[in-house]
Amino acid sequence: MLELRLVQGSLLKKVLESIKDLVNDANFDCSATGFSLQAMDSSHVALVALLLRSEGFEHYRCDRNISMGMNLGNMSKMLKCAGNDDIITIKADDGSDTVTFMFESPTQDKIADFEMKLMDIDSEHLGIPEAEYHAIVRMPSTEFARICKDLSSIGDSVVISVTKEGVKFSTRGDIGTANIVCRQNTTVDKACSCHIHLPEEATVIEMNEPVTLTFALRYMNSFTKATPLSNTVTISLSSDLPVVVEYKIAEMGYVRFYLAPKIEEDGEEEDKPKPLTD
Amino acid sequence: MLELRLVQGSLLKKVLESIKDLVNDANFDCSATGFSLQAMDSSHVALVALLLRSEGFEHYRCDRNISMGMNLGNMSKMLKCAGNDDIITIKADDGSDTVTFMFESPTQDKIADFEMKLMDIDSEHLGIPEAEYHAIVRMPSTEFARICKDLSSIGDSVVISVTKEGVKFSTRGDIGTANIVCRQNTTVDKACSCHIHLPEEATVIEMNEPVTLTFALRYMNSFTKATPLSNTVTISLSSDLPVVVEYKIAEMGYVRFYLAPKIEEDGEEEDKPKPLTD
DNA sequence: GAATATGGTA
DNA sequence: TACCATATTC
Repeated sequence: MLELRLVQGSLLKKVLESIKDLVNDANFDCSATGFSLQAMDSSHVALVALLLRSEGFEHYRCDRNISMGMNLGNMSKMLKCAGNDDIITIKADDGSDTVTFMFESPTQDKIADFEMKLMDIDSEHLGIPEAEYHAIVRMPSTEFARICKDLSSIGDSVVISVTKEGVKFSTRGDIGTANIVCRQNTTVDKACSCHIHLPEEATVIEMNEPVTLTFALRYMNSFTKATPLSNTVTISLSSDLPVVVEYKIAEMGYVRFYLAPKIEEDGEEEDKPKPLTD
Repeated sequence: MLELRLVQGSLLKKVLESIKDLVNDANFDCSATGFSLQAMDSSHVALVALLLRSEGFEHYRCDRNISMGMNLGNMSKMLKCAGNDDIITIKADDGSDTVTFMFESPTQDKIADFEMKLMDIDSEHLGIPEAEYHAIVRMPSTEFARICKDLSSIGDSVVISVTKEGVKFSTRGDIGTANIVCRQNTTVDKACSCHIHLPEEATVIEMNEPVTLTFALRYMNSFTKATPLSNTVTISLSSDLPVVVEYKIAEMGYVRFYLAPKIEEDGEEEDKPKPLTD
């Protein structure tokens, strides 16, 4: 028996909007710890990891560990039927091949239940080691989204370079080149007093050593679908490690996207990024 | 000679937006009583009835009963040229094969007249008997629209069940099933005082006996195009009678949509709904 | 935050 | 042509 009651249902709606374009089908894993998902994107280049900790739910009952295979497109269709203020409850009976989403309007005047068929999905659950990163950039999520969108109108790849001074996003395409530098914000104090820059709106860099890596903008732009989940995004970079783009979900967990860097080809267009798994 | 002056011209614009998708050509009937229309949709499954009473016009002159055949698409094109605050006057000379729409801007700075050719349309004017309905549901029109839209992302038909407790909208499709229950709002008093539920925002059910009927969502979604006309919608149901979905037009009349229920096929997909006329 | 208006897509 | 998604306004 599984019953997870999430008061801020819009979170789940946003989570699905953020990952459904990347992943078609995935197993949601439910345990006493929380509700989580790990899945490769359809082209096996990027990886999504979601965690919603049990503490974030108003009510969390999960009698035994269970893995529920869902088509994220269909799940998203159903969640779109929930109002943004609705309380969402996820229910599944033991051994059932369906999951039920229940939506309660804030006033309780409208109660909806949507039942969806589960699927069998075989997924390799990768253990993702906690790595030490050369550099971690935290910046406003909307700003990162804007940068990825802007750059992708010029080129296909983004070169991200981090130094103590700031982070530089560069691209190159047929029509020209572009470089966007976000300076580490050193004026947080002043910012607060003039009510323009809240700390969340600053770019903050934690750096052990400078790092420069190249990524496919196509995936970066997919990741930024998670922007509504958090005001800030964290980008963790190390040479030869997949980048981690993380959106924290308030009080509950995170959505993390992993993407392998492009190998610097001095030659030309090799459009296939390196898969995360060989 | 016909001359109807409607101060709130946006009403006529909205009326046309609400019916032009359903009906291509129709006769507008003009008499001392008012300006009305009755027409089957192009597939002869649904029926639209419009009434704008003469009292609702600032000036209403209709010397003799007249029936004017119009292409609603073209009429809508012309009405789109009226500003939302414009005063609209409909004019026709006796024996003329054209109608003129005159638009006056609130400031009288801009006066437009659009002349449209009339058409000959033979239409059977059905007498619609005033029936006693098993159940009449009144609910916020936006909520009804939302429900029809949500359900149509899951299935093609909606089963509407009314009991004293509330009204249930259900559907079933390839990806699963959905049930949305709107409880009759019994707490209108409390609601008013806490400023959340205005009476208009409550679901109210008048029921003589429980009723369960099935309808094609495609038509229901067409009907909800009339949502901008009224904050509330009234759904009148009886077994084996067409449902009536009514949007009242303030001070003037209504737009009503009639749709025959689907016959419960225990077998499979019979996509053709029963026509209202045989 | 909600509703509406507009533009793009299917 | 109709629907959806976004952008803008209240």
